[in-house]
Amino acid sequence: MKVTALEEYGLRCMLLFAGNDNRAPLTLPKISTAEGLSLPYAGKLLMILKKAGLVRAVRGRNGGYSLTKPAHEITLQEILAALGNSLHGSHHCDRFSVNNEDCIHTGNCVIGGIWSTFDNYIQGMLANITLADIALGKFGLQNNPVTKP
Amino acid sequence: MKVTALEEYGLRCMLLFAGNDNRAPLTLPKISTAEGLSLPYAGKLLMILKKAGLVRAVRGRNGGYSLTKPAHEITLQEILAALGNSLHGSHHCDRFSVNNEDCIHTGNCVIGGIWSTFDNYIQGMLANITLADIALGKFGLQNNPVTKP
DNA sequence: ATTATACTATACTGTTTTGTATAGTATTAA
DNA sequence: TTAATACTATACAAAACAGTATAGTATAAT
Repeated sequence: MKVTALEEYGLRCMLLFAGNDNRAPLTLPKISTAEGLSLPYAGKLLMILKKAGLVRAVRGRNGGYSLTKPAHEITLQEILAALGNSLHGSHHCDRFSVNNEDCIHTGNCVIGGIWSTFDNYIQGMLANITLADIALGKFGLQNNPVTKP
Repeated sequence: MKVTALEEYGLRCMLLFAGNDNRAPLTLPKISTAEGLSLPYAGKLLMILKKAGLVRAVRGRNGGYSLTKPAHEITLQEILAALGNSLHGSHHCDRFSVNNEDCIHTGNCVIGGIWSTFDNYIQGMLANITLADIALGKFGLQNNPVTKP
């Protein structure tokens, strides 16, 4: 299981905004130096976040990027969904068919069940953590709630 | 967030064993046709599982692979740990330093906190699901146990 | 109007991941 | 002992991902 680069750096950029609430928009040069990213790469990230509706861009002098809603209304789920695919989606069987047209496990696939359960579990957690929570370090977890029916 | 190919196909192979408890060892040709994998690729997967101690190999005629312990004693956590890295480990900061020597967020990195919490959360879930559970579809989850201290 | 500043788009390169090809080595039934 | 069967190892090719380079377009202060 891997965190992709877009998810990592995209989340870092979002956190930059969380610490910048209600101030002047952040420019691409500022973002790129703050996060150690090249300017075009920062541009690519912010473009993704913009297309997802998490960020708004103002062009020209005195322009820059800012959040479209307050940090405490943005969930980690929204952010990660914008930056990459979920662990188990409709594309899953296409990815893992080893160059065949169809996955070999048509019909009752037990693998799909476990990933899907796993993914729901994770999404539930992500939906309950906001960008503001992360910026303030205000999140935690209880013990393993796995049940065996 | 992505499931890697090794994780997906490796888990599929392990499930093949779970449905084969106490019978003759599974040969590489059988595994490769059952899962639609090329023979050398199946070999690579089983080699990884063998090095992790999850599977034992017997060479020569009548040989093949079998589990080193019963399916109900093997957790999903062990299996995925053998097949890939965890979501947040010691290598995390190295991966995301954008070709610089050090990550730009030295010291109090709030990103590390969220991934680490997230990873612990996931590991806890994985440790409570066994290969036998998966094979029988016997697993589930409760509602989101996120706390905000 | 001009110019500096800022966002936008596309093409390109290197690295990692995926998966294959090929050539071995070991064991056992006959 | 021979041959069939099975595991093991290394090198290679293709695709996806990560990150850079370059060339624009838009806005507003002067």
